[in-house]
Amino acid sequence: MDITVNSTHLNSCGVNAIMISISSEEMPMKKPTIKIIAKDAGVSEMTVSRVINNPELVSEATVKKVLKSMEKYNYKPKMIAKILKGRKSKTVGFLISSRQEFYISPFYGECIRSAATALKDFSLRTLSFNLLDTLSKSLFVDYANSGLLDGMIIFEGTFQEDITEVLRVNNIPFVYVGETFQENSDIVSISSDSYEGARKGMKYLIDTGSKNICFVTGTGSKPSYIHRKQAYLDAISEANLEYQNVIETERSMMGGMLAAEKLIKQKEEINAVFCFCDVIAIGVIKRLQERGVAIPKEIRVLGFDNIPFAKYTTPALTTIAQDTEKMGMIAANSLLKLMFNEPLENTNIIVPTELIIREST
Amino acid sequence: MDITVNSTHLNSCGVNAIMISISSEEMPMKKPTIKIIAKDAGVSEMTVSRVINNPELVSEATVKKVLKSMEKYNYKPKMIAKILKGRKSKTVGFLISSRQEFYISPFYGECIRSAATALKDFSLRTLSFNLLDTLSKSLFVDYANSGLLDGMIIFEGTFQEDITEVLRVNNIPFVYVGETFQENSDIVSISSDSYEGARKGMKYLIDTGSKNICFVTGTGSKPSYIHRKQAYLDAISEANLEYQNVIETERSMMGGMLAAEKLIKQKEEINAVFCFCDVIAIGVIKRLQERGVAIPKEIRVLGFDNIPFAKYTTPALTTIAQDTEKMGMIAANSLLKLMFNEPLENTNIIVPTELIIREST
DNA sequence: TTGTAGGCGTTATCAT
DNA sequence: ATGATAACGCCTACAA
Repeated sequence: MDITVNSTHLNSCGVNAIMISISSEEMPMKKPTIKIIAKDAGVSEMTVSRVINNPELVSEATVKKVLKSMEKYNYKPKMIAKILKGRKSKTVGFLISSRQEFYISPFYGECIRSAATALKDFSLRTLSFNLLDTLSKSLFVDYANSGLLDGMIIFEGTFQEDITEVLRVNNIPFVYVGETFQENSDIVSISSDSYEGARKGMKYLIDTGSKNICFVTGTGSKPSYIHRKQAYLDAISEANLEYQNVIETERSMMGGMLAAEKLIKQKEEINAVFCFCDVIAIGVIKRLQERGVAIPKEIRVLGFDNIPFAKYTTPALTTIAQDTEKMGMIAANSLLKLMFNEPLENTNIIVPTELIIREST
Repeated sequence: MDITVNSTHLNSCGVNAIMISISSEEMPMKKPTIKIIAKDAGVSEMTVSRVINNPELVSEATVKKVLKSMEKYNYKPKMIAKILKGRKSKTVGFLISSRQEFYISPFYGECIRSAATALKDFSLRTLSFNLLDTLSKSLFVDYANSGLLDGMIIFEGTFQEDITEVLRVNNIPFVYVGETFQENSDIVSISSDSYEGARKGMKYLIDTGSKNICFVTGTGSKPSYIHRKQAYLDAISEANLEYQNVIETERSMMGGMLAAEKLIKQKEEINAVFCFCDVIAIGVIKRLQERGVAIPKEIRVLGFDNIPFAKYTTPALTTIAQDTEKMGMIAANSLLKLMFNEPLENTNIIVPTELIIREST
């Protein structure tokens, strides 16, 4: 236990007024600041700051001394003080919206992971905000306004004007993943080639003998919905098929179950079901099977996405794979260019898809 | 467009040197600070601050005036400046670790959601850090050291001494979800009753006729592994069964596939497989089916967790459900007590499980 | 190579 | 009811 005696001034009686402050290990040690370290190492705060940020400007002996003090106090600089002073946070945020059945759609999981990996090479850290939680949005806004975010990757389903406004006001570059913005070329977007992918899937179904094909899609009017539906319609028209049937449902496994109820009523005439996404397809298959429909013997089912679970359904799901890993990487690299003011050749990047034939067709 | 003319000084020729600064709407407006608002509203910065934080201390007229200026400039206070000054962030962090096949284990998704919902009632916002990303850990540490985190919920699989140390140093209360810490009662933990759950599952298998039961578990020595395995062994021993077989594998669908390879070699003698978790069970079922084993006719499969997918496998998975929603709620409420210095009756909370019988057994 | 002064944007404290 | 001042912890700019 140390006792520090601070002699102050003589009082009127000529007696020393003494202040005693006691510091011991039992006392909860206050978090060390740069000031403490500076004092302990016998240098100025600036020198400590230099040791942290530009050690090459400081003599070796001093560096060693300061490092020792930092170690001793287990000193960690406060990031927010740096940021308040105008430094970068070296952080990229992800905006996602979790669906009911998953905290994060299994589809975007891979995309997020590959983007984070690419960003890591530039020492950029990543953070996810879930926009389905209203308060999380307020957190995102606070962070953006505070300089805690150097860049943003916005995932499909989370585009909102007020959000891009916040980003613009704060000069935070962002890219959008999952849908295309052909009309709006200021926005950099990375998306799959929905139309071509869906055409590929439909061609396969038709070429292998299916004539009466249903399309089960989500509700809404995003480009991916429009493009896949158009591909479905075009394929039918070009093949001169007569049957055509679009069913809208919630984009979830449960939504697929519900859609399947409608399909069952006309199961005799249907050969195949093309689903907007694997998650819907999984629900469709399940309910169809529950109602005694053999997949693919009686009805073939085709998905879209190739989520990790797709190969574990029974029968394993035939699907049109989005190259989520590639999309994540491209998203990260595009964002990096934006952040470092490098030119971007293309603001509207379309990634090809691949038909993966498994057992459900 | 405004033009401001600053007359400065007369030069040697007696001619006015003039500086013209142009400000227009096209110029990117600097982000407003409290100082700007104060000036615009004709009050002190403190008054603006009061309007934001304690409007009841300010006269109605002034409030109105200040609000108008804030609106006019679209002013948003910088959170980090408040925090530097010692204010709370009103944020709770989640520590998770994503598995290969899902960005977030589907099991914890529900838990996270219900915790976030409970926290919302106290205006606490939530944020997730993925510890499988090494840089995300550094971000977490920075945030913790900066006062950006008022509390933490640590999910199973992410317990690390250095992390709890960071939290302790910064006086950030935390609770742990997913594993129990019976030996260490300083740590508040919420977990399922693994032993009882596994016993329930084993009893069901045995009561319904299975004699030769395998246990497929993950690698590691966490309490849940130990408890479920012990339950398996105890059940077998108490029922005087002879067959006993524990297979360790990676805790993933792929791990389940691999384990199934070993099971196939002895498929004639096995009646049932009890899996540590649904994710493994899904892989086991898939590979067994691929090898022509009928589930549950030849081999019955029992999972643990009841993840959202469990009811969508074919056959639908019989499993021991963890009440993730309840766990999330309890975790949130326990953390709230810690944060508000309220007494906590129990530091080691065990949540009961429920056997859900579907088709795989 | 090192140190001093001042400020980032906010609020606590004290004064009016 | 409102304002002046200092401080939170760090870094930029300049000076020595």
